[in-house]
Amino acid sequence: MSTAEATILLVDDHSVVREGYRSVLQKQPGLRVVAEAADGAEAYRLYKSETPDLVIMDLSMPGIGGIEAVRRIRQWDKAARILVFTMHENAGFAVQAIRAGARGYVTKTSPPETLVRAVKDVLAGKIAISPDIDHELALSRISGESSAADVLTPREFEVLRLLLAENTTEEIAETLHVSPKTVANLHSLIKDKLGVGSDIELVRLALRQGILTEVDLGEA
Amino acid sequence: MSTAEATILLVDDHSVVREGYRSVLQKQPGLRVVAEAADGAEAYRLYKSETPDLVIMDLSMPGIGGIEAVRRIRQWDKAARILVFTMHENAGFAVQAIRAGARGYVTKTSPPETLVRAVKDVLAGKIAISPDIDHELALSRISGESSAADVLTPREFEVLRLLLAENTTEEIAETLHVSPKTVANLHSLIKDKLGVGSDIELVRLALRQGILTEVDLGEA
DNA sequence: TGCAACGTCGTGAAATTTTCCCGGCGCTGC
DNA sequence: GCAGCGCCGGGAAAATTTCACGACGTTGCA
Repeated sequence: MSTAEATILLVDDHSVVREGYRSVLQKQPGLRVVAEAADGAEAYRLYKSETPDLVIMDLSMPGIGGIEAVRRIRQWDKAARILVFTMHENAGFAVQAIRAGARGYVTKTSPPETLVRAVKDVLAGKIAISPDIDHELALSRISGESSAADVLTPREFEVLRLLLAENTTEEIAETLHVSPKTVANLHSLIKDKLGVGSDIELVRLALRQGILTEVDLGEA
Repeated sequence: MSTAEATILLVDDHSVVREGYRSVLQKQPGLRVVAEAADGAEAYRLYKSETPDLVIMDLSMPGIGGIEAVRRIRQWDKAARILVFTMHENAGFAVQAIRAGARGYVTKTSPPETLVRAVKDVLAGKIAISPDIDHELALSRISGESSAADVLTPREFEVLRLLLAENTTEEIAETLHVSPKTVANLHSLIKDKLGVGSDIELVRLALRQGILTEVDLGEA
């Protein structure tokens, strides 16, 4: 931030979407996209080599997801500024992302101005949340319903996400670089915290809460 | 197609994503984006007023989805050329889209060149499918996902339904007047027959095949 | 008619997973 | 400093899943 231009790292697994970010951001003076990543691991690597002023990060990506990538980057650089930009209009995801260390959460349905506004806010040190998510959060606060995102720690939420994505315990263990035993323990703990007795109930609860969307069922 | 430039209608509910399409397509001579829509209904209206040479359409959108929009447009103009461009890397969606009248199906993970290639192919009258979906289709053709209703015996199917309804093994055993052991055996056999390794996969497969509908999720 | 194939039900035992309890580590807040 | 919590995993008991096997009735067909 000491230079005239703020450097930005884009993270999204859809190249045409990255093209969209680029196009919008390039119209803004003082912003420069210096790197792009297509998954969380690459994002982490590039962050370390480029140390950009800002990361714009999608959440649903192959391998380690966006939440985990946020966590890792923030672990490496506690001052990292990360703006999550995603299709999920779900308060739970927003809560998780912010808890993991993101400084902003904007949905892809937002107009370009909202993204630009959020980018500037985060660069200025503020926390940026798009209006629709603000509203979602307000609603969930009113209804007082405790969601998965509420009771689960970021790590637990990440494991839940991977479980729902049809990964085996071993695959998740490898993805997260922990022992399968830890994943099994977390799996059990998650079910306990959410008050479900079986994986079937777990999936249904996730569907109800929008953690797993039914259109997401494809990727086998 | 009689003019020098081919006119294009973009349909996607994420404005920044539309910006991405635009950016990629503008680099191609002979293509011109003449309109944008953010949902299926708007796409239908705009198609009728603009009658573009090509529609590039997302699938997951608010209101009437992409498939339905394809159907309506094709109903109004049987010669309409529609290229589906979506995040869903799922053979089922592709089949649905093509059956509805789309002339192409490209995933958003594809590089820009693939999109451009597909646009030109569809404009030239060909059917364009991105390689990853080709592969998915081939796989489903080779070791096609067994349809539950097909390979399961009536008893097995009944147990599956009860399992999906969040019953415990003991409850099902009592309902069916058999030993819990039998239910457990059937549960295992069902997973084996359907080729899934976990209950999570089982639920997802059931959702894909419509055995469990999400309206069923309401009860708490 | 006989008998092969299959669906249904169940047992027992092995293999695996789930669950619970434990300790250690590092960070945060008071 | 110390309590609390998130995170990581070992150990062992408990539960489940899976496999092998057999019994019984029905169906279909040669």
